[in-house]
Amino acid sequence: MAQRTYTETEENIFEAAVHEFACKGKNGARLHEIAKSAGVNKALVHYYFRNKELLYESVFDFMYSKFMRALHNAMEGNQSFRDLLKSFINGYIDFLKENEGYSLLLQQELGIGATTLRKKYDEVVGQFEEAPSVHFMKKMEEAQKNGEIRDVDPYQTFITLLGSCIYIFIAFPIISTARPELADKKDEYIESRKEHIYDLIYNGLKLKEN
Amino acid sequence: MAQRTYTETEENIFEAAVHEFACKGKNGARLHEIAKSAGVNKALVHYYFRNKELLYESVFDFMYSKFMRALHNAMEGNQSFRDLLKSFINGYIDFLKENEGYSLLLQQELGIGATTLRKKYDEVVGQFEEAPSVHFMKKMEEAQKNGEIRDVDPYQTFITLLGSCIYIFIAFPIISTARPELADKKDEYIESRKEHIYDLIYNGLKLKEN
DNA sequence: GTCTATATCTCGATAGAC
DNA sequence: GTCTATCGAGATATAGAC
Repeated sequence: MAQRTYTETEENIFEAAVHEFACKGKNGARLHEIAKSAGVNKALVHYYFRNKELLYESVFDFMYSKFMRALHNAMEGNQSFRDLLKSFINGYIDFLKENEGYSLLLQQELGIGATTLRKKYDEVVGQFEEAPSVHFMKKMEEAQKNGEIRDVDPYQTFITLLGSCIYIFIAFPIISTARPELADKKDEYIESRKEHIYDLIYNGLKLKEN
Repeated sequence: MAQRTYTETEENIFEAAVHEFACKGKNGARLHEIAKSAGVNKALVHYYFRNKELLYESVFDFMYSKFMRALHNAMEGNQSFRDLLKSFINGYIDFLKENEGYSLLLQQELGIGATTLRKKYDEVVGQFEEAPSVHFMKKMEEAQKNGEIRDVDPYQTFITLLGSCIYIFIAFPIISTARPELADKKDEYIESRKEHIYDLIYNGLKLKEN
């Protein structure tokens, strides 16, 4: 359900739920807190969303669709592999910055077994003709045929790329504990990751002869 | 507390707790389930560990110490930067493979705000003269001065390295949903990440002139 | 649609027998 | 040290008035 047609109250509850589930996870989230920050009574949450499970599924579905769309948009247009790599990194990191809740939500969903993810996967991914990973791989294979880059496994590279981008969001609590000087420069530091990741990975792929 | 001196029953409870907390997270874990899989009564869990919070802290502390020791060991000896990179990747991935619970536990701890981590951080890291990240950075700076590798920020590289290694463990539920053919080749695929990560990152750092 | 009141349940924790 | 029984907090969920 990428498109929501909610009444104002419903929308308030939904937004509050996104926040609560993202901060505390599926198990830690409290319907009481969701109702409170939506400015309504607990019973209304049930009125609109029936129960906690279904509310969580709606929230997860929405965020996951939004995320897939962001990845898709980041790779739009018929770019060179080099530009695709750059705009993918920028788009992915920008999305995570603007939707910090998403990485937390996903992280926790994965941590508890990903049952909701598996349930929603086909429905969400089915909205797109081509998965982001597939598009990335095609472009990378083209660049390999062109002789622009080395013969490195495209899917492995895609995984490395995702991990390189998302890790700072997942691990920031450790990183800021280990290096307190970064704690109040979070945004800046995250921004600086874009160039670093592009530089390291593109150089890692580039043919040495060039 | 890296060293435990537990009675057999205590040990059973602790092992069951590691498993339960790793699979379901701090909030999702049930003392009832821990007692059941340890083969004892619920009350005994309280007898030995007082309450859920303290049990969780013990489990986290133990796993985190074990993890830090593994990283430390992976970087032992006076190796060249190139060998250090290789043995760090191998050591880190091997640890995660043998302790799948760890990445889940840490992932969830981070997801819920990392309060326990922050509480235990100094105590755990204080056991070592030099943090793994510091050692890595020193070696990398040496290699930069030697002219072996390019002038890339060492800490950024360290973060990219960690993310590249751990992501497959965190995201396997998505990856195996997106590519079902990998679902039953998990171990093999994880093993193949070692070489890929080393190759991509080392090439990314290497001077083009070489 | 929104509220109050309350039922129901799950789970962590304790008391006390053996 | 281990168990049975039970308490009590806190959370989800529902009934029913307005």
